[in-house]
Amino acid sequence: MEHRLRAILLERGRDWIGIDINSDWIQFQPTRKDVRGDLTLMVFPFAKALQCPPAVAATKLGEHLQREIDSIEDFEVVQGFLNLVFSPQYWLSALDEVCSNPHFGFSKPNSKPRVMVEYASPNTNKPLHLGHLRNIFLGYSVAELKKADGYQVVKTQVINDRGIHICKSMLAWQRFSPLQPNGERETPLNSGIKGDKLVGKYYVEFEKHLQQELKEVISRWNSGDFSNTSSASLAKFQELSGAKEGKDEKAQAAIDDKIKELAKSETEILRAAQDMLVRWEGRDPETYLLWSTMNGWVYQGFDVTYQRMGVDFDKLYYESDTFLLGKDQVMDGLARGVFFQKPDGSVWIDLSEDGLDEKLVLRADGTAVYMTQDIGTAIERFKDYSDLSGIVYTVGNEQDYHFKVLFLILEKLGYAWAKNCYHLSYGMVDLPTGKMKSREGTVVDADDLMEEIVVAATAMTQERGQIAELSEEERTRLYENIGMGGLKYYLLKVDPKKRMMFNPEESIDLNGNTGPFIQYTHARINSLLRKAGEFDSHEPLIIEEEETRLIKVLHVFPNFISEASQTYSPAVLANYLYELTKEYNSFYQQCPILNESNQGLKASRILISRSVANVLRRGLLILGISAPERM
RNA sequence: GGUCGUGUGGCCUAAUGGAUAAGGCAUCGGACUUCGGAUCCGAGGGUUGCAGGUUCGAGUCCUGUCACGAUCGCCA
Repeated sequence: MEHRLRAILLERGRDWIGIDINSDWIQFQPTRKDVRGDLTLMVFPFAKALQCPPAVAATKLGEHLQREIDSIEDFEVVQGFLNLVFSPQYWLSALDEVCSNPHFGFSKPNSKPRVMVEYASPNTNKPLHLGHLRNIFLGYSVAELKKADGYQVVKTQVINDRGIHICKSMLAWQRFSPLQPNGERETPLNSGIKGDKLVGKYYVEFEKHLQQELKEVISRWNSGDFSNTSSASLAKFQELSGAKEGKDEKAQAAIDDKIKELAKSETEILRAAQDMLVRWEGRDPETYLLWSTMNGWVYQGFDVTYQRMGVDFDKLYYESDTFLLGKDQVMDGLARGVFFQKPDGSVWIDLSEDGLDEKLVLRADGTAVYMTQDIGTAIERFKDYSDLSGIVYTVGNEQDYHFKVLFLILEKLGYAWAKNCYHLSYGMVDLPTGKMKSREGTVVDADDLMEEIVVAATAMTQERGQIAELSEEERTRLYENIGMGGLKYYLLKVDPKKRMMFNPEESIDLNGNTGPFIQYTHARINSLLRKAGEFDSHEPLIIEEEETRLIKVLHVFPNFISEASQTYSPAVLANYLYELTKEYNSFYQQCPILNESNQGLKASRILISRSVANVLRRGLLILGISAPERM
């Protein structure tokens, strides 16, 4: 309708008001609920151009539009706003459009280019936590949004499976895991511990031992014992402790931290881990076997978590495969003058013209840094998928700078697709008790949280749900759907880029703006539709004001899908679904549906109910939330 | 210090530069002998951090300022 109005205004403008209409002037918005009308045209720009009061311009435009377009039944002018009133016929045809198309709101599948969505970049020595949940639900949902919007989507995950941190877990496991009578060490199988948790446990174990040894080294140094200390460290220590003289407490503490860093390099356990990394990079068979075995445990653990989360991936990338990529690109870029080399051999890019600093892209010893790898991986992906048009990276906002630089570098290397790469940056999830810190044990574990929330949903559903007809298995699935629905909705309803507070009590709450609230409404409509059976009226449909209000909300579903997709924001969709739910509940409360005696009205109310249920179900699915038929 | 992000009732969240800033939680008061009360209706609660500017019109854009956070590694 807006398109049509716009076209007519542009075409007939000169005839109607004497001057050509600039398309920028034409701004529509839905009419406020408290005034009469369906669509509002802002007339301030017209009034300005015509040098007349807004109301005069509005009246003139309104009269012409009403004469020209049948669907416009009436119009009202309030200040600078022209409120157009559409005819019932218009809304009836809108209703028909909504319910006759099972894919209403979605674009034609695969009608748009292929995009890759990366989410979840887990570390193999840390179990997934609350932060990952936001990341993964967000990425999954954006992928689904893009699909609904007609894109072809590849969901991918990068696994950080190499580096010194992995060696720490491996080493600690070798040294500290209890030896079984049969000579085995602790495994997920013989201990019953989930694989990722087991490996994570040894990572923590390593840190404990490291801290212990650190204390010993420092106290030795303080007592003047420098055996087993390199001369470089000794000199540095003497310099640092000398610098403490006469400083205030804060400065002394800062120096103590530096001493701690220094002492780390003198611990046996960290050296052993570093040795192990060297052996791994040299493909030492024993180390490699241990590495792949322990990573295997982690993946099995992750799979369990991902399954419960209800997410999946089309393609996996492992850093152990990709960490060498990118060097060729850097050398190539160096030859082409995109990068420059410092005397020590390290390679940099100068981004000062773009308001950024110089950034290292290759170490002096020729090894890759994070950036090198990301350059290589991006290019590799476009080779893997020849029709790929862009990549969405779901990564926390602490890496805003990194991605800004990455995209800039790719652009300077001459890749046109760089402008289609998007960093889906999201804010940190805080706890009421403060920041999550793994060292202080204040991390909320993903598995624990999901379990807790499903338990809460179970209790609530057993108390209030209508589940008598469900089998035990169906009930279990239902509790899961409600709990996970609540959790996902809670994390997705806020603007991704906003930092958010995770309030455990609130997240379990099922009233107000929550997932279960929407699920409940959906289930209730389904109950209604079951009772309606195959009701089929031959009377013409009738709609009144209450119906029209709902049709209006239903009718804009496509706009929200497209806006949410373009802004990479599931929150936009979540808020729309909530709005629709509230509107329907209000309608439900005040209008009889099955008990309505007027057959035409009854028929339209049933149709509307069915359409609302459909939109809710398909919308929730994009958020990764399933909509139960009963609950 | 530089750069980026965020400041909206007690708490949390919303608002393509448009009308009287919209909801949720919490608080208080109401509504089924009718389709599922995990519902609905109502009340109180705000000069959108602060100060300027642009505009017919600013929570939104610009400048300054304050607060909080992130980032500024040959870590990933």
